[in-house]
Amino acid sequence: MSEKSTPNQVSANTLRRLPYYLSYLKSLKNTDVAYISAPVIASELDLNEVQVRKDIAAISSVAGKPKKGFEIDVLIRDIQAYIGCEDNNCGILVGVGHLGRALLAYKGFEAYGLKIIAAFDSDPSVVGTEIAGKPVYHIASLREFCQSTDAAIGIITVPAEAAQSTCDLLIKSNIKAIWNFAPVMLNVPEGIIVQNENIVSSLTIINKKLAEIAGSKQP
Amino acid sequence: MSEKSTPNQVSANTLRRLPYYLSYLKSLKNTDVAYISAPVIASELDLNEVQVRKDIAAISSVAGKPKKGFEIDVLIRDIQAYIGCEDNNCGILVGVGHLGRALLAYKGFEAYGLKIIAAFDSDPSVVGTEIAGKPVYHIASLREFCQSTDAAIGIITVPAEAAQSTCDLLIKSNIKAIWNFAPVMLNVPEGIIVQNENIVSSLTIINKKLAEIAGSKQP
DNA sequence: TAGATTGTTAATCGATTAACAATC
DNA sequence: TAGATTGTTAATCGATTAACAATC
Repeated sequence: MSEKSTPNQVSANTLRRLPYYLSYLKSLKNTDVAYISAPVIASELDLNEVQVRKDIAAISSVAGKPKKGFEIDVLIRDIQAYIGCEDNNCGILVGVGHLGRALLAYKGFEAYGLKIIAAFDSDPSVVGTEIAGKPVYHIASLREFCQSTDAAIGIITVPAEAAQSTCDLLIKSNIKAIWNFAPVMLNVPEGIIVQNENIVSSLTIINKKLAEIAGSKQP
Repeated sequence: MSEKSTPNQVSANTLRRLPYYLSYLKSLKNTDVAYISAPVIASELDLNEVQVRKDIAAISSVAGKPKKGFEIDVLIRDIQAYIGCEDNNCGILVGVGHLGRALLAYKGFEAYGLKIIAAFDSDPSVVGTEIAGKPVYHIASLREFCQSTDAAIGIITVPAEAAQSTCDLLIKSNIKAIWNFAPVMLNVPEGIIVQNENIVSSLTIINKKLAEIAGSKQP
Protein backbone atom coordinates (compact mmCIF):
# COMPACT_ATOMS: atom_id res chain seq x y z
CA MET A 1 0.00 0.00 0.00
CA SER A 2 2.98 2.30 0.29
CA GLU A 3 3.28 2.21 -3.48
CA LYS A 4 1.15 4.47 -5.55
CA SER A 5 -1.17 2.47 -7.74
CA THR A 6 0.93 1.47 -10.74
CA PRO A 7 -1.05 -0.17 -13.50
CA ASN A 8 2.04 -0.28 -15.71
CA GLN A 9 2.44 -3.76 -17.12
CA VAL A 10 6.00 -4.89 -16.62
CA SER A 11 6.86 -7.88 -18.77
CA ALA A 12 7.72 -11.22 -17.24
CA ASN A 13 11.12 -10.96 -18.89
CA THR A 14 11.85 -7.72 -17.10
CA LEU A 15 10.67 -9.29 -13.86
CA ARG A 16 13.06 -12.19 -14.37
CA ARG A 17 15.96 -9.81 -14.80
CA LEU A 18 15.30 -7.85 -11.61
CA PRO A 19 16.88 -10.39 -9.25
CA TYR A 20 20.03 -10.31 -11.38
CA TYR A 21 20.19 -6.53 -11.21
CA LEU A 22 19.61 -6.68 -7.50
CA SER A 23 22.30 -9.20 -6.71
CA TYR A 24 24.79 -7.42 -8.93
CA LEU A 25 24.05 -4.05 -7.34
CA LYS A 26 24.31 -5.56 -3.88
CA SER A 27 27.74 -6.90 -4.77
CA LEU A 28 28.82 -3.28 -5.38
CA LYS A 29 27.62 -2.09 -1.98
CA ASN A 30 30.89 -2.86 -0.25
CA THR A 31 32.98 -1.04 -2.79
CA ASP A 32 33.32 2.72 -2.85
CA VAL A 33 31.41 3.36 -6.06
CA ALA A 34 28.15 5.23 -5.58
CA TYR A 35 26.95 5.38 -9.17
CA ILE A 36 26.58 2.76 -11.87
CA SER A 37 25.80 3.29 -15.54
CA ALA A 38 23.49 1.28 -17.77
CA PRO A 39 26.31 0.27 -20.14
CA VAL A 40 28.30 -1.19 -17.27
CA ILE A 41 25.35 -3.11 -15.87
CA ALA A 42 24.57 -4.34 -19.36
CA SER A 43 28.04 -5.66 -20.05
CA GLU A 44 28.22 -7.24 -16.63
CA LEU A 45 24.90 -9.05 -16.99
CA ASP A 46 25.14 -9.72 -20.71
CA LEU A 47 22.27 -7.46 -21.65
CA ASN A 48 21.62 -4.60 -24.02
CA GLU A 49 22.15 -1.20 -22.43
CA VAL A 50 18.85 0.19 -23.71
CA GLN A 51 17.09 -2.77 -22.17
CA VAL A 52 18.71 -1.99 -18.85
CA ARG A 53 17.50 1.61 -19.00
CA LYS A 54 14.01 0.53 -19.95
CA ASP A 55 13.90 -2.00 -17.14
CA ILE A 56 14.99 0.64 -14.66
CA ALA A 57 12.48 3.14 -16.00
CA ALA A 58 9.73 0.55 -15.72
CA ILE A 59 10.19 -0.16 -12.04
CA SER A 60 11.69 3.02 -10.61
CA SER A 61 11.19 6.73 -10.95
CA VAL A 62 14.85 7.45 -10.29
CA ALA A 63 16.49 9.67 -12.89
CA GLY A 64 19.94 8.77 -14.10
CA LYS A 65 22.61 11.44 -14.31
CA PRO A 66 24.29 11.88 -17.68
CA LYS A 67 27.96 10.85 -17.55
CA LYS A 68 27.45 9.23 -14.13
CA GLY A 69 24.56 6.82 -14.26
CA PHE A 70 22.27 5.73 -11.44
CA GLU A 71 22.77 5.96 -7.71
CA ILE A 72 23.29 2.39 -6.56
CA ASP A 73 21.58 2.71 -3.20
CA VAL A 74 18.44 4.19 -4.68
CA LEU A 75 18.35 1.54 -7.37
CA ILE A 76 18.61 -1.24 -4.80
CA ARG A 77 15.87 0.29 -2.71
CA ASP A 78 13.54 0.74 -5.68
CA ILE A 79 14.03 -2.77 -7.01
CA GLN A 80 13.43 -4.26 -3.59
CA ALA A 81 10.32 -2.18 -3.14
CA TYR A 82 9.04 -3.16 -6.55
CA ILE A 83 9.66 -6.87 -6.11
CA GLY A 84 8.00 -6.69 -2.73
CA CYS A 85 10.93 -8.07 -0.76
CA GLU A 86 9.61 -6.48 2.37
CA ASP A 87 6.10 -7.85 2.66
CA ASN A 88 6.49 -11.61 2.63
CA ASN A 89 3.92 -13.96 1.20
CA CYS A 90 3.44 -17.15 3.15
CA GLY A 91 3.86 -20.44 1.36
CA ILE A 92 3.39 -24.10 2.09
CA LEU A 93 5.20 -26.93 0.39
CA VAL A 94 3.77 -30.32 -0.50
CA GLY A 95 6.07 -33.25 -1.14
CA VAL A 96 9.07 -33.64 1.13
CA GLY A 97 11.38 -35.51 -1.20
CA HIS A 98 14.87 -34.42 -2.16
CA LEU A 99 13.76 -31.33 -4.02
CA GLY A 100 11.21 -30.41 -1.36
CA ARG A 101 13.90 -30.59 1.30
CA ALA A 102 16.23 -28.48 -0.78
CA LEU A 103 13.61 -25.76 -1.15
CA LEU A 104 12.72 -25.91 2.55
CA ALA A 105 16.38 -25.44 3.42
CA TYR A 106 17.02 -22.66 0.93
CA LYS A 107 17.83 -19.45 2.76
CA GLY A 108 17.35 -17.11 -0.14
CA PHE A 109 13.56 -16.98 -0.42
CA GLU A 110 12.86 -14.67 2.49
CA ALA A 111 14.94 -11.92 0.90
CA TYR A 112 12.67 -12.20 -2.13
CA GLY A 113 9.32 -12.17 -0.45
CA LEU A 114 8.52 -15.79 0.31
CA LYS A 115 8.29 -17.37 3.74
CA ILE A 116 7.64 -21.10 3.74
CA ILE A 117 5.76 -21.82 6.94
CA ALA A 118 5.06 -25.54 6.74
CA ALA A 119 5.48 -28.66 4.66
CA PHE A 120 3.11 -31.56 4.00
CA ASP A 121 3.60 -35.17 3.03
CA SER A 122 1.81 -38.48 3.35
CA ASP A 123 4.85 -40.51 4.37
CA PRO A 124 4.53 -41.27 8.13
CA SER A 125 8.31 -41.36 8.48
CA VAL A 126 8.63 -37.64 7.77
CA VAL A 127 5.31 -36.41 9.19
CA GLY A 128 5.96 -34.88 12.59
CA THR A 129 9.58 -34.02 11.86
CA GLU A 130 11.09 -30.62 11.17
CA ILE A 131 13.18 -29.69 8.17
CA ALA A 132 15.25 -26.54 8.37
CA GLY A 133 13.06 -25.50 11.27
CA LYS A 134 9.84 -25.99 9.34
CA PRO A 135 7.26 -28.50 10.58
CA VAL A 136 6.11 -31.36 8.36
CA TYR A 137 2.43 -32.26 8.72
CA HIS A 138 0.30 -34.97 7.21
CA ILE A 139 -1.32 -34.01 3.95
CA ALA A 140 -4.72 -34.78 5.45
CA SER A 141 -4.38 -31.75 7.69
CA LEU A 142 -3.46 -29.34 4.91
CA ARG A 143 -6.88 -27.86 4.38
CA GLU A 144 -7.48 -27.23 8.03
CA PHE A 145 -4.01 -25.73 8.39
CA CYS A 146 -4.72 -23.25 5.64
CA GLN A 147 -7.92 -22.08 7.30
CA SER A 148 -5.94 -20.84 10.27
CA THR A 149 -3.17 -19.18 8.30
CA ASP A 150 -2.86 -16.84 5.36
CA ALA A 151 -0.74 -19.01 3.13
CA ALA A 152 -1.08 -17.75 -0.43
CA ILE A 153 1.53 -19.80 -2.29
CA GLY A 154 1.51 -23.56 -2.67
CA ILE A 155 4.73 -25.24 -3.75
CA ILE A 156 4.29 -28.60 -5.45
CA THR A 157 7.26 -30.95 -5.23
CA VAL A 158 5.39 -34.24 -5.42
CA PRO A 159 5.89 -36.80 -8.22
CA ALA A 160 4.21 -36.01 -11.53
CA GLU A 161 1.36 -38.48 -10.94
CA ALA A 162 0.34 -36.75 -7.72
CA ALA A 163 0.71 -33.19 -8.96
CA GLN A 164 -2.84 -32.58 -10.19
CA SER A 165 -4.55 -33.96 -7.09
CA THR A 166 -2.18 -31.94 -4.91
CA CYS A 167 -3.00 -28.87 -6.95
CA ASP A 168 -6.74 -29.49 -6.53
CA LEU A 169 -6.32 -29.82 -2.79
CA LEU A 170 -4.31 -26.60 -2.58
CA ILE A 171 -6.93 -24.68 -4.49
CA LYS A 172 -9.71 -26.10 -2.34
CA SER A 173 -7.66 -24.89 0.60
CA ASN A 174 -7.71 -21.35 -0.72
CA ILE A 175 -4.20 -21.13 -2.11
CA LYS A 176 -3.93 -18.37 -4.71
CA ALA A 177 -0.70 -19.21 -6.48
CA ILE A 178 0.85 -22.54 -7.41
CA TRP A 179 4.57 -22.97 -7.88
CA ASN A 180 4.75 -26.24 -9.74
CA PHE A 181 7.99 -28.22 -9.85
CA ALA A 182 6.34 -31.34 -11.26
CA PRO A 183 6.89 -31.80 -15.00
CA VAL A 184 3.21 -31.68 -15.95
CA MET A 185 0.75 -28.98 -16.88
CA LEU A 186 -1.83 -28.38 -14.19
CA ASN A 187 -5.48 -27.77 -14.69
CA VAL A 188 -6.59 -24.81 -12.63
CA PRO A 189 -9.68 -22.60 -12.47
CA GLU A 190 -9.46 -19.05 -13.73
CA GLY A 191 -7.79 -16.58 -11.42
CA ILE A 192 -5.30 -19.03 -9.96
CA ILE A 193 -1.67 -18.15 -10.66
CA VAL A 194 0.52 -20.98 -11.89
CA GLN A 195 4.26 -20.84 -12.32
CA ASN A 196 5.82 -23.93 -13.85
CA GLU A 197 9.39 -24.83 -13.06
CA ASN A 198 10.42 -27.65 -15.32
CA ILE A 199 14.16 -28.11 -15.19
CA VAL A 200 13.98 -30.88 -17.77
CA SER A 201 12.91 -28.19 -20.23
CA SER A 202 16.17 -26.39 -19.59
CA LEU A 203 18.11 -29.61 -19.94
CA THR A 204 16.56 -30.06 -23.35
CA ILE A 205 17.97 -26.73 -24.44
CA ILE A 206 21.45 -27.59 -23.21
CA ASN A 207 21.47 -30.97 -24.91
CA LYS A 208 20.29 -29.53 -28.18
CA LYS A 209 22.97 -26.86 -28.17
CA LEU A 210 25.59 -29.46 -27.38
CA ALA A 211 24.37 -31.60 -30.25
CA GLU A 212 24.66 -28.58 -32.54
CA ILE A 213 28.28 -27.81 -31.76
CA ALA A 214 29.13 -31.52 -31.88
CA GLY A 215 27.42 -31.75 -35.25
CA SER A 216 29.27 -28.75 -36.66
CA LYS A 217 32.62 -30.24 -35.66
CA GLN A 218 32.24 -33.68 -37.23
CA PRO A 219 30.07 -33.30 -40.33
CA MET B 1 24.50 -39.27 -36.57
CA SER B 2 21.38 -41.24 -37.33
CA GLU B 3 19.62 -37.94 -37.99
CA LYS B 4 20.02 -36.28 -41.31
CA SER B 5 21.78 -32.96 -40.95
CA THR B 6 19.05 -30.55 -39.87
CA PRO B 7 20.10 -26.91 -39.85
CA ASN B 8 16.54 -25.86 -38.96
CA GLN B 9 16.64 -23.49 -36.02
CA VAL B 10 14.06 -24.57 -33.50
CA SER B 11 13.30 -21.84 -30.99
CA ALA B 12 14.12 -22.27 -27.32
CA ASN B 13 10.44 -21.89 -26.58
CA THR B 14 9.59 -24.84 -28.76
CA LEU B 15 12.38 -26.81 -27.12
CA ARG B 16 10.93 -26.03 -23.71
CA ARG B 17 7.55 -27.34 -24.74
CA LEU B 18 8.85 -30.67 -26.04
CA PRO B 19 9.15 -32.31 -22.61
CA TYR B 20 5.53 -31.36 -21.90
CA TYR B 21 4.37 -32.89 -25.16
CA LEU B 22 6.39 -35.98 -24.42
CA SER B 23 5.10 -36.57 -20.92
CA TYR B 24 1.54 -35.95 -22.01
CA LEU B 25 1.85 -38.34 -24.95
CA LYS B 26 3.43 -40.96 -22.73
CA SER B 27 0.48 -40.69 -20.37
CA LEU B 28 -1.74 -41.76 -23.27
CA LYS B 29 0.30 -44.84 -24.07
CA ASN B 30 -1.61 -47.07 -21.68
CA THR B 31 -4.98 -46.03 -23.03
CA ASP B 32 -6.40 -47.44 -26.25
CA VAL B 33 -6.19 -44.27 -28.31
CA ALA B 34 -3.72 -44.43 -31.16
CA TYR B 35 -4.15 -40.94 -32.58
CA ILE B 36 -4.17 -37.50 -31.00
CA SER B 37 -5.10 -34.21 -32.61
CA ALA B 38 -3.40 -30.84 -32.25
CA PRO B 39 -6.51 -29.18 -30.76
CA VAL B 40 -6.66 -31.82 -28.02
CA ILE B 41 -2.98 -31.50 -27.17
CA ALA B 42 -3.35 -27.74 -27.19
CA SER B 43 -6.26 -27.66 -24.78
CA GLU B 44 -4.58 -30.19 -22.52
CA LEU B 45 -1.30 -28.25 -22.33
CA ASP B 46 -2.81 -24.78 -22.50
CA LEU B 47 -1.36 -23.92 -25.85
CA ASN B 48 -2.58 -22.66 -29.18
CA GLU B 49 -3.39 -25.44 -31.64
CA VAL B 50 -1.43 -23.83 -34.47
CA GLN B 51 1.56 -23.64 -32.22
CA VAL B 52 1.27 -27.34 -31.51
CA ARG B 53 1.20 -28.12 -35.21
CA LYS B 54 4.17 -25.89 -35.86
CA ASP B 55 6.13 -27.43 -33.05
CA ILE B 56 5.41 -30.91 -34.39
CA ALA B 57 6.32 -29.88 -37.92
CA ALA B 58 9.59 -28.41 -36.66
CA ILE B 59 10.88 -31.56 -35.02
CA SER B 60 9.21 -34.38 -36.91
CA SER B 61 8.43 -35.25 -40.48
CA VAL B 62 5.31 -37.17 -39.53
CA ALA B 63 2.19 -36.10 -41.40
CA GLY B 64 -1.03 -35.72 -39.49
CA LYS B 65 -4.19 -37.27 -40.83
CA PRO B 66 -7.15 -34.94 -41.34
CA LYS B 67 -9.96 -35.78 -38.91
CA LYS B 68 -7.68 -38.07 -36.89
CA GLY B 69 -4.53 -36.23 -35.96
CA PHE B 70 -1.10 -37.68 -35.27
CA GLU B 71 -0.09 -41.22 -34.43
CA ILE B 72 0.94 -41.12 -30.80
CA ASP B 73 3.68 -43.73 -31.00
CA VAL B 74 5.39 -42.02 -33.90
CA LEU B 75 5.16 -38.67 -32.19
CA ILE B 76 6.77 -40.03 -29.04
CA ARG B 77 9.55 -41.64 -31.02
CA ASP B 78 10.24 -38.49 -33.01
CA ILE B 79 10.32 -36.19 -30.01
CA GLN B 80 12.62 -38.53 -28.13
CA ALA B 81 14.91 -38.77 -31.13
CA TYR B 82 14.93 -35.02 -31.56
CA ILE B 83 15.65 -34.26 -27.91
CA GLY B 84 18.40 -36.84 -27.97
CA CYS B 85 17.04 -38.93 -25.12
CA GLU B 86 18.99 -41.93 -26.33
CA ASP B 87 22.54 -40.68 -26.46
CA ASN B 88 23.27 -39.40 -22.97
CA ASN B 89 25.62 -36.58 -22.23
CA CYS B 90 27.74 -37.03 -19.15
CA GLY B 91 27.62 -34.39 -16.48
CA ILE B 92 29.40 -33.58 -13.26
CA LEU B 93 27.96 -31.59 -10.40
CA VAL B 94 29.82 -29.15 -8.17
CA GLY B 95 28.42 -28.20 -4.78
CA VAL B 96 26.85 -30.95 -2.71
CA GLY B 97 24.42 -28.87 -0.68
CA HIS B 98 20.70 -29.43 -0.45
CA LEU B 99 20.04 -28.56 -4.06
CA GLY B 100 23.04 -30.50 -5.29
CA ARG B 101 21.81 -33.59 -3.45
CA ALA B 102 18.34 -33.17 -4.87
CA LEU B 103 19.69 -33.05 -8.41
CA LEU B 104 21.98 -36.02 -7.80
CA ALA B 105 19.01 -38.02 -6.55
CA TYR B 106 16.65 -36.99 -9.33
CA LYS B 107 15.76 -40.01 -11.43
CA GLY B 108 14.32 -38.12 -14.37
CA PHE B 109 17.47 -36.83 -16.06
CA GLU B 110 18.58 -40.03 -17.74
CA ALA B 111 15.35 -40.22 -19.69
CA TYR B 112 16.19 -36.77 -21.07
CA GLY B 113 19.77 -37.33 -22.04
CA LEU B 114 21.82 -36.46 -18.96
CA LYS B 115 23.84 -38.87 -16.89
CA ILE B 116 25.50 -37.35 -13.84
CA ILE B 117 28.61 -39.40 -13.22
CA ALA B 118 30.21 -37.68 -10.23
CA ALA B 119 29.92 -34.81 -7.78
CA PHE B 120 32.55 -32.52 -6.31
CA ASP B 121 32.79 -30.49 -3.13
CA SER B 122 35.44 -29.07 -0.84
CA ASP B 123 33.81 -30.13 2.42
CA PRO B 124 35.80 -33.10 3.81
CA SER B 125 32.69 -34.48 5.50
CA VAL B 126 31.04 -35.29 2.17
CA VAL B 127 34.13 -36.02 0.07
CA GLY B 128 34.48 -39.77 -0.26
CA THR B 129 30.80 -40.50 0.26
CA GLU B 130 28.24 -41.54 -2.30
CA ILE B 131 24.94 -39.80 -2.98
CA ALA B 132 22.30 -41.70 -4.88
CA GLY B 133 25.04 -44.02 -6.04
CA LYS B 134 27.24 -41.20 -7.33
CA PRO B 135 30.71 -40.66 -5.86
CA VAL B 136 31.65 -37.33 -4.28
CA TYR B 137 35.25 -36.26 -4.88
CA HIS B 138 37.28 -33.32 -3.69
CA ILE B 139 37.09 -30.32 -5.95
CA ALA B 140 40.87 -30.38 -6.28
CA SER B 141 40.59 -33.56 -8.31
CA LEU B 142 37.99 -32.22 -10.72
CA ARG B 143 40.32 -31.29 -13.53
CA GLU B 144 42.11 -34.60 -13.48
CA PHE B 145 38.80 -36.46 -13.34
CA CYS B 146 37.60 -34.68 -16.46
CA GLN B 147 40.71 -35.65 -18.40
CA SER B 148 39.82 -39.30 -18.01
CA THR B 149 36.13 -38.97 -18.83
CA ASP B 150 34.03 -37.30 -21.47
CA ALA B 151 31.92 -35.13 -19.19
CA ALA B 152 30.42 -32.32 -21.26
CA ILE B 153 28.01 -30.69 -18.82
CA GLY B 154 28.96 -29.00 -15.57
CA ILE B 155 26.21 -28.38 -13.02
CA ILE B 156 26.89 -25.53 -10.62
CA THR B 157 25.09 -25.75 -7.29
CA VAL B 158 27.57 -23.85 -5.17
CA PRO B 159 26.78 -20.61 -3.32
CA ALA B 160 26.68 -17.45 -5.44
CA GLU B 161 30.11 -16.27 -4.27
CA ALA B 162 31.78 -19.46 -5.49
CA ALA B 163 29.91 -19.74 -8.78
CA GLN B 164 32.34 -17.83 -11.01
CA SER B 165 35.46 -19.60 -9.78
CA THR B 166 33.68 -22.94 -10.12
CA CYS B 167 32.71 -21.99 -13.64
CA ASP B 168 36.29 -21.06 -14.49
CA LEU B 169 37.52 -24.39 -13.18
CA LEU B 170 34.93 -26.31 -15.18
CA ILE B 171 35.89 -24.55 -18.38
CA LYS B 172 39.57 -25.14 -17.75
CA SER B 173 38.62 -28.79 -17.33
CA ASN B 174 37.11 -28.87 -20.79
CA ILE B 175 33.44 -28.72 -19.89
CA LYS B 176 31.38 -27.49 -22.83
CA ALA B 177 28.08 -26.54 -21.18
CA ILE B 178 27.35 -24.96 -17.81
CA TRP B 179 24.04 -25.48 -16.05
CA ASN B 180 24.08 -22.72 -13.50
CA PHE B 181 21.81 -22.84 -10.46
CA ALA B 182 23.57 -19.98 -8.68
CA PRO B 183 21.73 -16.66 -8.89
CA VAL B 184 24.52 -14.80 -10.69
CA MET B 185 25.50 -14.22 -14.29
CA LEU B 186 28.63 -16.08 -15.24
CA ASN B 187 31.44 -14.80 -17.37
CA VAL B 188 32.37 -17.37 -19.97
CA PRO B 189 34.47 -17.41 -23.13
CA GLU B 190 32.75 -17.62 -26.47
CA GLY B 191 31.51 -21.03 -27.48
CA ILE B 192 30.64 -22.18 -23.98
CA ILE B 193 26.96 -22.93 -23.47
CA VAL B 194 25.37 -21.46 -20.34
CA GLN B 195 21.90 -22.21 -19.07
CA ASN B 196 20.85 -20.19 -16.04
CA GLU B 197 18.32 -21.60 -13.64
CA ASN B 198 17.33 -18.88 -11.24
CA ILE B 199 14.27 -19.92 -9.31
CA VAL B 200 14.19 -16.60 -7.50
CA SER B 201 13.35 -15.06 -10.88
CA SER B 202 10.26 -17.21 -11.02
CA LEU B 203 9.36 -16.33 -7.48
CA THR B 204 9.46 -12.67 -8.46
CA ILE B 205 6.84 -13.31 -11.12
CA ILE B 206 4.56 -15.11 -8.67
CA ASN B 207 4.84 -12.39 -6.06
CA LYS B 208 4.14 -9.66 -8.56
CA LYS B 209 1.04 -11.40 -9.84
CA LEU B 210 -0.17 -11.93 -6.30
CA ALA B 211 0.35 -8.26 -5.55
CA GLU B 212 -1.68 -7.40 -8.64
CA ILE B 213 -4.74 -9.42 -7.70
CA ALA B 214 -4.46 -8.24 -4.10
CA GLY B 215 -4.26 -4.64 -5.33
CA SER B 216 -7.28 -5.01 -7.59
CA LYS B 217 -9.36 -6.33 -4.71
CA GLN B 218 -8.66 -3.58 -2.18
CA PRO B 219 -8.01 -0.38 -4.10
C1' DT C 1 34.25 22.06 -25.30
C1' DA C 2 34.09 17.02 -26.17
C1' DG C 3 32.34 12.93 -24.87
C1' DA C 4 29.84 9.77 -22.09
C1' DT C 5 25.50 8.87 -20.74
C1' DT C 6 20.45 9.37 -20.34
C1' DG C 7 15.68 8.94 -22.05
C1' DT C 8 12.62 8.17 -25.82
C1' DT C 9 10.96 7.39 -30.40
C1' DA C 10 11.30 4.47 -34.39
C1' DA C 11 12.84 0.16 -36.59
C1' DT C 12 13.65 -4.60 -36.32
C1' DC C 13 13.06 -9.07 -35.08
C1' DG C 14 10.85 -13.21 -33.69
C1' DA C 15 7.11 -15.63 -31.77
C1' DT C 16 2.25 -16.29 -31.55
C1' DT C 17 -2.16 -16.26 -33.56
C1' DA C 18 -5.59 -15.76 -37.29
C1' DA C 19 -7.24 -17.00 -41.78
C1' DC C 20 -8.08 -20.29 -45.19
C1' DA C 21 -7.54 -23.75 -48.76
C1' DA C 22 -6.80 -28.86 -48.91
C1' DT C 23 -7.94 -33.40 -47.22
C1' DC C 24 -10.22 -37.31 -45.53
C1' DT D 1 -21.85 -34.69 -48.08
C1' DA D 2 -20.59 -32.07 -43.87
C1' DG D 3 -17.36 -31.27 -40.64
C1' DA D 4 -13.11 -31.90 -38.22
C1' DT D 5 -8.56 -31.49 -38.88
C1' DT D 6 -4.17 -30.54 -41.24
C1' DG D 7 -0.58 -27.49 -43.17
C1' DT D 8 0.79 -22.98 -44.56
C1' DT D 9 0.65 -18.16 -45.57
C1' DA D 10 -0.43 -13.68 -43.72
C1' DA D 11 -1.39 -10.65 -39.78
C1' DT D 12 -0.61 -9.41 -35.16
C1' DC D 13 1.70 -8.76 -31.15
C1' DG D 14 5.37 -7.86 -28.03
C1' DA D 15 10.11 -7.63 -26.94
C1' DT D 16 14.61 -6.16 -28.25
C1' DT D 17 17.62 -3.12 -30.50
C1' DA D 18 18.98 1.01 -33.18
C1' DA D 19 18.95 5.91 -33.73
C1' DC D 20 19.26 10.35 -31.91
C1' DA D 21 18.39 14.61 -29.42
C1' DA D 22 19.17 16.33 -24.63
C1' DT D 23 22.17 16.79 -20.68
C1' DC D 24 25.98 17.34 -17.71
